[in-house]
Amino acid sequence: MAKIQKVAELAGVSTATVSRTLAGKASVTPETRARVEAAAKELGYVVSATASSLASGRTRNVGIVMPFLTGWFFTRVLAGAHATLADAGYDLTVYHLDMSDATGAAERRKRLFAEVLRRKRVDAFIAVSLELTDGEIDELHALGKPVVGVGGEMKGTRTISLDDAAAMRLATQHVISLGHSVIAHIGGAPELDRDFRIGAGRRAAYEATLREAGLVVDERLVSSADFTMDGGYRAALQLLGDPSVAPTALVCASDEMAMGALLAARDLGREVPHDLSVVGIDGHTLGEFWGLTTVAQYPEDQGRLAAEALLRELDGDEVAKEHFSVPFKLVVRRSTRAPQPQR
Amino acid sequence: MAKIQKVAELAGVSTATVSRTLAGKASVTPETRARVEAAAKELGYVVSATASSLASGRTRNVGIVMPFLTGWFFTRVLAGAHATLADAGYDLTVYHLDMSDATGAAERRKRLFAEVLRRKRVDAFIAVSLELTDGEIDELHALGKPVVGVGGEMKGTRTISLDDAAAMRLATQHVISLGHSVIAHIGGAPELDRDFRIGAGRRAAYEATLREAGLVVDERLVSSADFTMDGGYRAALQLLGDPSVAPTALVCASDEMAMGALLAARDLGREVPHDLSVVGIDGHTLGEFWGLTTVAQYPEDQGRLAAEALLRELDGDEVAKEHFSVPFKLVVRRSTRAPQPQR
DNA sequence: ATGAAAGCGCTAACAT
DNA sequence: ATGTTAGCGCTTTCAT
Repeated sequence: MAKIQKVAELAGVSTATVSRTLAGKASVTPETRARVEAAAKELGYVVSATASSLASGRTRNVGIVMPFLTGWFFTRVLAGAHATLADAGYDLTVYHLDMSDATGAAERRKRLFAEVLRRKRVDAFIAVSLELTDGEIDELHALGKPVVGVGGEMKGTRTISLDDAAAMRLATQHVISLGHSVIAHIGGAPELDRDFRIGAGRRAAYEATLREAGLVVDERLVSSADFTMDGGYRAALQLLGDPSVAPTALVCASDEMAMGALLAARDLGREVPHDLSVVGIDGHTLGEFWGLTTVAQYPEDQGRLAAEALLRELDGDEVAKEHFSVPFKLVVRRSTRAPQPQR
Repeated sequence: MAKIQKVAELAGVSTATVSRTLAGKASVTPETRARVEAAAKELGYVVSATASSLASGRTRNVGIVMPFLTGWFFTRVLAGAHATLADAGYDLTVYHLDMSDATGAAERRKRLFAEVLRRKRVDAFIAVSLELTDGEIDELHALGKPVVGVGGEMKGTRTISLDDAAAMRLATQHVISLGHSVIAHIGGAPELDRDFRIGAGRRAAYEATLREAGLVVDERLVSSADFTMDGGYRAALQLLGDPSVAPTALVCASDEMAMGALLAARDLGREVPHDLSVVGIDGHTLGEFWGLTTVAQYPEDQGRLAAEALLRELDGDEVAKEHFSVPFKLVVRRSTRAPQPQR
């Protein structure tokens, strides 16, 4: 492994000049630059990240802290952030904030803040859908490094996320505008609300939108699940099986639950969209396959935006510590249409 | 940010002793250890990863190189590796080996090997389902760091993966033992074989198993797709729609394709398992929901095993540079049963 | 524009 | 068992 000294000798300059050249600093003559680059190339020299970090105080590495390492939303945020960072020459180190109640989860969580995140391995953090205590938020900020959140707001932190209420409002208005008036809802169960109180926010928006349209909110039309397909299936079975109500439309707080609902409808002999319109939120990859109408959000873009904000802040730009609402879009497919005369 | 010197002063020892103590070295008296730990705690001292790395030559960080950052298999391998590494006090840095043909993919790929992986940010690598050229494998080994592969073999490298042939054999034998004799197959399309030639291997095993059982291999019973649900759906539509063949069982090279096939069967009015038995490979999380019989593999465990092997090698243990086949298991659910007299 | 040299904060011989 | 000290490989003033 060639070191900077070798390159300097071969190029006939000092190590300082090599350092400047490879760091892309301006104050190097084109001729010197060429010689240095040639020498570096010939020796196959690549700067040592550790030595550079120690000397400069910058690691060129970003940490991403996530409550789940799998899952549609999380993996896409990761991919988006990675793409942007990689293009900027940054690496991405993953930290799992264990929010389960598995053995040792609480201790692992404490250690993450007390030790792991403090070892100066990264220049900045991306926090994805983290439900942190005030103490933890303070610990995060006490690291003295830029932090940007994705998915859900965090006080004192720049955050980037979907406006849940607006998205749900759009989904609900869509079926209302189609002429539906008996509209059911599958939301996130509060106790299973891993995803940042998203369930509660979306449900409230559903109810508010109905009221604004002069429709009544009926408890029997509302159910909740855990954001999974399986959960959506069960909840829909309950909702659609109840003979005392007859919804013609179903608004789900996530696409995965909506897909489960699609299956439940089939199993109950209800044809979508003839007998029932279904709309979800997310823009899940599989939605196309299911012909699911949805309010799409773009988690990959959210990851990108977070990384860009971080990069700007690391470049010394002031970044507003406020919330930024990401774009979302109604994608109409085959699962929704105007209510049909029943057969 | 307290440094080691402060801790040494507070504890009344040298920095060397502080270093030894916090590194968990044996040669420290319990009393000294206690004093040092108390001092470190009081000052909120955590070693600087960069300084420690530069001085010791060890980063306590592992790199994981993956062709996809999303996807059922990949994210689980990541999660498993992360869990094991985190418990050992290691961090995990993610590198995306872009194998797509998007703009700049080829160049990004070249740079990954030429620069990114060479900056000494990690002590070792986990390579997940990587189809590398011989040159790239050499570049990887030239880094002089332990490498272990997951999913697919890599010459000269310790690898951990499913025995695709054995898994497919088991799936096929399962339906044969149930009494099926007209057995269709949806494999991975060779040109879409992102997953390490898995498609070809599994298909060959399907055919061999049929022959061993004295059954004929019929081209018309074989189709292929891209390992997705959508692809499985389309392929199954073709297979089941062809009036010249009448398979009573369908063996798929992945669970996602099998789920697509389940939907296709429904749409064609074929009841599973009465009219058609379906079995997949993977043990996908959604399989339970679909009642899908499958040969389950455990990618999270594979990630764990890879990390453990790496950790052992970093501890100086010799690790055999050979292939290790991971366990798999037939999980029988509602999608398979003996062929029924047709209605 | 370039060079000399002083660290960055820690670890690991080596010495005791 | 503990202390002394020389680096680890760079970056960055400060000179020139």
